[in-house]
Amino acid sequence: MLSTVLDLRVAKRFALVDCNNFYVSCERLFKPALIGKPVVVLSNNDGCVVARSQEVKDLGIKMGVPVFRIYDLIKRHNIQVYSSNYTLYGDLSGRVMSTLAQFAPDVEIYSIDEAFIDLSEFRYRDLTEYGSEIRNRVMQWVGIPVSVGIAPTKTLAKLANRIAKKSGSGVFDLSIYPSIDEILSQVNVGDVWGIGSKYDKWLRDRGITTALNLKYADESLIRAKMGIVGVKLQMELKGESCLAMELIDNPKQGTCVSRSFPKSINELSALKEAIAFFTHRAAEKLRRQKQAASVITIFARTSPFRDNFYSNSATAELTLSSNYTLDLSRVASRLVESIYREGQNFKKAGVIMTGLVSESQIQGSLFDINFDINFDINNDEAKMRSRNLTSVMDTINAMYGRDTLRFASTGVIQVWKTKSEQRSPQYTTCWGDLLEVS
DNA sequence: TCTGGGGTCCTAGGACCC
DNA sequence: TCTGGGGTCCTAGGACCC
Repeated sequence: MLSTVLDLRVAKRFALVDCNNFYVSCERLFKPALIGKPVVVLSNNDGCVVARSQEVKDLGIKMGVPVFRIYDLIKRHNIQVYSSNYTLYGDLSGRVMSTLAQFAPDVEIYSIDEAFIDLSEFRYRDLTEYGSEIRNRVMQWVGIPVSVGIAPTKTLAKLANRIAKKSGSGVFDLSIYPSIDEILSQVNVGDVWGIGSKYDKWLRDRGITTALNLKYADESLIRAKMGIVGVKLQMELKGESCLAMELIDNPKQGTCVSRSFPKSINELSALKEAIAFFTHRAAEKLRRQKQAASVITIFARTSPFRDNFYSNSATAELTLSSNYTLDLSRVASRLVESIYREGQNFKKAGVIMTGLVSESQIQGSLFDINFDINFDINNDEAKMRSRNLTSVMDTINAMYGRDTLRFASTGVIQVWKTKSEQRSPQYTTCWGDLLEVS
């Protein structure tokens, strides 16, 4: 019994499976001519680089650089440029994840291109070999290259994955490596999972420059600055697992829809249209997640890269939680005037829905209408109509494509609409974009 | 000229209550 | 008016992630 308890405590094994250059790999899958060529994928709005092929990384182009700064490099090296195509990436991600699910019962989908797998029960096997099997099968079934890092904690599995990416085999098991400290001494502290730019600077200023330094740094110092998160991080580096697998698909705490505008907006009417559109999208998301919101926040700001930065937000609470576009827009549009300032060049805006509840828990739902003592026929009929209209719109939009039907308040000219000039077709999810084989 | 979007968690401090 | 400790809840802000 005691040994079982000890086993549970010490003998964890986590694998972190990470897709290599995921968005680029997705583009290459349907355009093999891109293999071996330098490729980048841009953010929404075609603003920044969010994915790079190895060839591009080798050119020294950093993650997140604004594309206008590398125009000359793009030309000189004939870099292939793509707008991001999240529909395609989301679909391929799903295929990767369901392939992983065949290797262990517990898979935590951490992001669109990463998953943790609990391999503790396989710890007496050769996990390097098991990792290779995972890698090969994902490649064979989905066509996406992945790397596998294995270690006794999630934080170390992240590091193991970085090493796996650099190694030829694409798999690295840190738990059998003779000297973990030797590896940690070669990792910059800022490359540790959980250390961002602010903590990186703070730690460096105190002589803590490597993962090894952090592992053995004074706990009270770390706790004072980083709180419990920092202490757990140190323990994870020491091989003691503090971050468990998160398997339950937790309902979202909030849902946000925001965009930067290709050209700044200064008219109230345009800002209203943009907010109406974001609210429309957010309501769609909520309905898809089977959730409803009770609090709406809207925000707008000017460019943080210009002088006289202006940013404002406003929040309102709904009397009843809702996920219907009309209910939510009414509240959102009322808020716009309170954050608008004449003469400001708004560069970004958005809506945030919080206070989310499950759709089934909405109080005073449709079914209560008949039992409501204060039954107000006009009001409730209007609500009914709004609800019926929404579900008809959802159905039609699902059949004929997004925004076939939308509310006029979301704008006709849509000056705020984002750019996406180099988007690849939706090969896997749209009949019209299916690849033809001749 | 041109700089992403969508999330999470933790903490400190204030409001409020008994 | 002065005088208290202790608890909860909420919010804003700061950090992080991909």
